[in-house]
Amino acid sequence: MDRPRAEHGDEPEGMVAKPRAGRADAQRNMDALLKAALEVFATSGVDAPVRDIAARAGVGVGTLYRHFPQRADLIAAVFRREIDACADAAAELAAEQTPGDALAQWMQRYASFIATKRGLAAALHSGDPTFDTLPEYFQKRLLPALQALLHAAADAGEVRGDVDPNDLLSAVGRLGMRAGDDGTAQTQRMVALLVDGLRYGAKPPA
Amino acid sequence: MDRPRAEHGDEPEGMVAKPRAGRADAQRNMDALLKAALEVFATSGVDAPVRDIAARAGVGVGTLYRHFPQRADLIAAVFRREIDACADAAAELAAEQTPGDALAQWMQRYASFIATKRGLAAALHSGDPTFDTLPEYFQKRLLPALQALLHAAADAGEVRGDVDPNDLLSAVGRLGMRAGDDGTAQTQRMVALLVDGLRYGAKPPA
DNA sequence: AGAAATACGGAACAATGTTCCGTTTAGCAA
DNA sequence: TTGCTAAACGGAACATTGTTCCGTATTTCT
Repeated sequence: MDRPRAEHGDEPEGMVAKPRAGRADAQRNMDALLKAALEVFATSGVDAPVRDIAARAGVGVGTLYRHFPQRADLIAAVFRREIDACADAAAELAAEQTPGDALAQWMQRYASFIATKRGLAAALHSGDPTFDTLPEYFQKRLLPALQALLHAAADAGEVRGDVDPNDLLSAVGRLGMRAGDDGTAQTQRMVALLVDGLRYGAKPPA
Repeated sequence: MDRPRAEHGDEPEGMVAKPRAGRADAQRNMDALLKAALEVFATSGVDAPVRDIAARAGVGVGTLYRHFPQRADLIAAVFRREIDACADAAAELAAEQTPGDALAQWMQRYASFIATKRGLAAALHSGDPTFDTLPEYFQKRLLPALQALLHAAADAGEVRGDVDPNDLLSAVGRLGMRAGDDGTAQTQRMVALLVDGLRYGAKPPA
């Protein structure tokens, strides 16, 4: 992986100070590309031609490839941004709801988040090595969030405690991948079924 | 469009209904293509170049396109064959197991069947209209099978009766789509969790 | 066997990801 | 401000892969 991105945050002061921070227009174009990509992906899915994204951002394809050496890098960057947003939502829910409700609601939210990402499934299963780090990122950001919710709910006795958070995260993510037309409603029902699976045996009948 | 249509489903036998072909070599090549495609897909996934499949079958790309006007048609044809096999397995299980076990085992079997289909998820989510008929076919062949199993299990009181077979079929299919390395084991656990969801509330503990 | 229809093979075409390189521009210094 | 240099830019050119076209070969029928 020859990622020429600034790996070092250290700036030796005394010597020749070179503008390693990057140029202003470069930063501007990078933001424009991410924004354009998000819009185009939402409209046409992640299979949208690179040229379309570059055009929408008002730059040439060369510029796009300067910032994202591979088409897949751009896709991954866009998704990472959104994953962060979803992870942050967990803490909010936990503060507002009972443990069980927070868990159930976050699972629904995560599933619906996935559902809006047309082509995410295809990307993940494409076999492209660039996407190999995406599930990892999903896990890194979302697993702690889910783990906290799950643990809290288990402690409250609302769900059982023998479920691996990894499994649950994967399961919800897959259920969220939309298929047909009534995708949303069906996804909700399927996730609800999974939640019932969590509740099964939580409180052993006396 | 000289595709010898054999629309009749009046073939109660398990073997693939062989379309009455005009010419012998055409039939031979068609079989060779399906066989080659199955092998190549298993090796390289459904993204394998068309030329590779044609080469392995020992024919030119023109021949391939004569039989399958679109690349997607070939993929769909290959999958249809396998779906049939999976559907047939339901009846077998029902004859050998208790209703609840038959249901649980078939769900596991279906999930693992999906897991072996590298790129199936990508194909289904590609947005290609040709694949739009695939979920339909999944449903047409597999839904009756699952419905019978589910109904029997519900009647036996082993699972609850308020679950839509469509939802369940979708859910298992998605859980089966492998992601990581330990895919198989994880999938089994996730499906098991779903089964517990089915059991939840089936027999209210006295 | 001869004719006609069918099927075949692969070159040519089109769409799209990626690279290359001459041109432009931001940031710095005198 | 003006000039310089490295960074960034744009888009044409290239590579890969799906698809079409058509001249040629093969099968089937009479």
